Amino acid sequence: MERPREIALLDVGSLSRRRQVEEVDFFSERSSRPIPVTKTEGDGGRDDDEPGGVDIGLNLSTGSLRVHAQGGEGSNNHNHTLQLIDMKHELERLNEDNRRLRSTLDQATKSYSALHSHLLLLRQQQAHEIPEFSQKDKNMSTPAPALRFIAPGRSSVQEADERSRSADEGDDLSPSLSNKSPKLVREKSADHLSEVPCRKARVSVRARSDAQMITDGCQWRKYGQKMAKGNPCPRAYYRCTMAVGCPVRKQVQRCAEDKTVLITTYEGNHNHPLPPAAAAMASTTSAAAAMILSGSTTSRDSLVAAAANASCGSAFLNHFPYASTMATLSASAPFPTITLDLTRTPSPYQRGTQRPPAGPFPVPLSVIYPHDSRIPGGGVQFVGGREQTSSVVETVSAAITSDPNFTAALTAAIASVMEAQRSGGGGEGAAVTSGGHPAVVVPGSPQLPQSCTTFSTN
DNA sequence: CGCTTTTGACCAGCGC
DNA sequence: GCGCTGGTCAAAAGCG
Repeated sequence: MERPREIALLDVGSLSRRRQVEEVDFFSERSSRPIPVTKTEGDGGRDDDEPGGVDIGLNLSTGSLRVHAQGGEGSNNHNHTLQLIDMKHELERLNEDNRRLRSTLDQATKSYSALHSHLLLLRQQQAHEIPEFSQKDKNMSTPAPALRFIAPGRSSVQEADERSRSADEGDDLSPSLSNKSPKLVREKSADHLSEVPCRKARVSVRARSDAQMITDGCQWRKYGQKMAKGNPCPRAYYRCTMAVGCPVRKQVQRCAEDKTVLITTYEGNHNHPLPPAAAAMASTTSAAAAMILSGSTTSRDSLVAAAANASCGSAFLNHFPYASTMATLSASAPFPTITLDLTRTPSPYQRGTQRPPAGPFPVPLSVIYPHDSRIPGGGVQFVGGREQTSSVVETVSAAITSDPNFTAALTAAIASVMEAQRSGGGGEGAAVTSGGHPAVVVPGSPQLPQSCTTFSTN
């Protein structure tokens, strides 16, 4: 059976269990048979003959153990004693390794808890602040739905609440305007734009994909296609068709430098309920746009300063150790654009001695301010803060649940982090499934069941 | 037949 | 004012 494109997701809890199993194997068997590194408790059902079917890359230093465990009948007591001592040392080393992993897990869990509670707090605050918003601000401030992927236990009351809220927010756009002619709609939106310069933000997602466009859970209708300057690939324009008068649009274009990279740019907020995957992506664009716009109400400099401050003051940037200087600056775009780059397989920590800090996702995140040479790095700033972290988590959640191509990109990134963490402790070996995809170890956070989950990529 | 996609035309913004 | 470019419209064509 060919299963070439599967990515195994394991949690650290089962990882620890696996290590315990290995230790038991070692003491109980005492045979010359190599210790089954890739055999996993709960691995039943997988008929993998190929090595590393679910290998998460936790290669233990078992070679020496095998040698010592091969004591034949002719071994004397002295050798046995030496072997036992060596084994004891090895066991201590493994236990230390285990403790380190547990500590990492604890750190990740704490980080998750803090983020989740902060998100809930923010949602509460937003719920109170919504009536105070002006009409135009309201248009850009969709409250972020709960992390559906992360918090599967959320109540239906919450969900209904969110739906009614998101429907209410579209009131100023859809029912009133949808009865008018398209021309009027256009004029109205144009007026709106001219009235509030720089009040429109975009969220761009870069991901490797062979598909024509990424599946983000929404229904889109193509309404135009243009050749953009400096790019041989045409740019396609889509609008959301899940509800009449939904203002959300997106542009899809392949990267000129790397045609495997698909650049999807979202604009606007949905005025209708969304399926979970789409809601996650939509809330990301809303949150990102709101973040940018809230900063731009004063000045770009202050936003940049705030962003830089947030980056330094929190562990956020530590969570994004591969934040790159990537920026395809759109010189003609009058809007600030926040870019999520899911295409980059991080390199600085991957093979080096430097270990990346523990964190949820290594997604480079940047905000692009066109026409602003005052900003170092060509107008690119990395944005930090827990709010943004939750947005990224939502984006990644959406990607995982909706588009397998996203999964591949994300998988590579997460796998490298885990590999780097392991290599920091002396471990070595890539975690690659039979299909050549890296296996991803997701910290045993509350969002995932303590079991092995497999996502398929196409 | 209704919906979607294609594609040329149109419009607005911007720089020269 | 003119040309360039990005964005959108809308008629025609395609499709199930």
